Amino acid sequence: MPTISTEDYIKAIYKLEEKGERATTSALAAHLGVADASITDMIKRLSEKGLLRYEPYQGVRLTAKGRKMALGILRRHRLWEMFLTQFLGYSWDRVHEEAERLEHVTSEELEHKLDEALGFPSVDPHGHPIPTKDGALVDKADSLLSACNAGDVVRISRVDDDDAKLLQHVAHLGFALNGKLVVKEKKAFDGSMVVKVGTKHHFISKQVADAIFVEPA
Amino acid sequence: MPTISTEDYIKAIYKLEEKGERATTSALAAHLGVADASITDMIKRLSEKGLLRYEPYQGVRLTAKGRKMALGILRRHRLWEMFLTQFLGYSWDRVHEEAERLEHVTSEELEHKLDEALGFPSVDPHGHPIPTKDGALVDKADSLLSACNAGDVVRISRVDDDDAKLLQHVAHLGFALNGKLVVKEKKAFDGSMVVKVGTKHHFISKQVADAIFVEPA
DNA sequence: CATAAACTTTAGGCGAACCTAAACTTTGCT
DNA sequence: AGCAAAGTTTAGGTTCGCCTAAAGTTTATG
Repeated sequence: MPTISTEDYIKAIYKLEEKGERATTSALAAHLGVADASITDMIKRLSEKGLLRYEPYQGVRLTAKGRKMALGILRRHRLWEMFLTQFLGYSWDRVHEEAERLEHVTSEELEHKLDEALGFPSVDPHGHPIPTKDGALVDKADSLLSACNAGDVVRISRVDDDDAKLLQHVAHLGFALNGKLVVKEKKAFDGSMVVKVGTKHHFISKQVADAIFVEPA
Repeated sequence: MPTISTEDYIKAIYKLEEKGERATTSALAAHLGVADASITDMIKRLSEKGLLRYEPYQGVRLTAKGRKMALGILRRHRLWEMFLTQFLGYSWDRVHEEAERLEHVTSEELEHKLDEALGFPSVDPHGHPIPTKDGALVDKADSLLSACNAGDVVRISRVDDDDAKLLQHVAHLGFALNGKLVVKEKKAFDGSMVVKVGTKHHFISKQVADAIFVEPA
C-alpha cells in the first residue's frame, strides 16, 4: 500500500497537470507545504516506483500508473465528501479537510460500499465528477465564471473545494450548485463582477470568479 | 496529533491491562507484530511523552493521560464499527479491520457527527461498550461462556472482535448478540462444550468459548 | 549577451519506527 | 544455590520523509 505522503504527492501532481500547469519543484513545494529540496528527494523515490517520469530541472509528469493512482485517490476523496454531506449532515465547506484524511485509509470494499450506499453518484458536493472504479473521468464542458461577460446567464456547475473560507463565502452569498447566476457587470481592469443570485446582487472579486465553473443556463 | 503507531501501542497496552495481564515487551511485540527491541525503543519515546510509566525489565503501565488516549481511540473504533454495520451493511466479521484504520483519522467533529447519526449508541456491534466523550466506560457484569456449566441458560452479551475467522465461525453457528444459549454439556478435560442455539446443538471448543461473554438469561 | 534573479539540486543531518545480533537480567528448575 | 532458558535491553543499521545551507542550472533583463 502506498504511504499517505506518496498519495499526497501524486494527487498534487495530478491537480497541477489537470490545470494545465507544469508540475515543477517549487509549485509542488508550495502546494504540499514542504521545502523545495524535499520535493526533489521524494520525486526520485516516486520515479523509481514508476509513478512518474522525472528529468532534472524539467519538472515531472505522471506515468499511466501514477495517473491511475491519482484517479483512485480522487474517487475515494469525492465519495467520502458525498458521504459526509449525505449521511452526516456536513456542510459544503467542511468536507474537504475530512475527506483529505479518509481517502488514505479506504479499502476497495469500503470504497464500493460507500459508492453503493450513495447510489453510485457521478459528482461530489462541489460538482466535481467522481472517477469510476476503472479510472474513467467525464470532464465537464463548463468554463470559468471569470470568463463570462455582462449579460451571460449561467448555472453553477462546479466550485473549487480546497479553500474552505472561499466556499463559506460563496455559500453565504446564496450560491449553490446548479443555482442560476446572471452576470450584470464586469470590470475590465481587475476582472471583478456584479452578479445576480435570486433577487440579490453581489459583488465578487476575480479571485472568487476564478474558483467557480459555470454552464450556460 | 499522535502518530498511528503511537495510537496502536497505546491501544495494545490498554487491552492487555484490561485483561489483567502485564504489558510486557514480548506480549506487546506479539500483539503489534514487531520485534522485541522495537518495543523497548518505542516505549521509551512514549514514556517521555508522559503516556506511560516504564521501568526497565518490569513492563509498562499507562498513565492517566495514556488511558485517556486509549479510551478515545476505542471510542472512535467502536463508533466506526457501528457505522459500518448500520449505514453500509457491513457484516460482523469485517468491521474490525476497517475501523482499525479509520479510528486514526477521525476529527472531534467527525466523531461527534458519527455518534449523532447513530443515535448515541452505548455498545458496538460485538457488544463492547463505547466509551463516552469524557472517557467513561461502563463495564458489563458479564462472564466468559467458558466459565459456564451444563444447564446454564445465558444470553450472548459480548464477543471478541479481533479475530475475523472466529466471528465468522460463530455467526455461522447461528450465534448473535443477545441470542440465547443453553449449555448442554461441558467436557472437563479440555473445556469444550455442547450448546443449544435455537433448536440446534453445536460443539464448541474452549478457544471459542473463551471469546464469548454471556449474562444469565 | 552577460549577469543577476529565480529556480533546482546536492550534501549533510535529523527523528520516527522499524530491524538483527549480541549482551544483559530475571525466572524457574534441579 | 547455581545455571540454563526465557525475556529484555543495547548497539548499530535501515528507510522514509523531512530540514537547512551551499552549489549548480535556467531564465529573464538591461
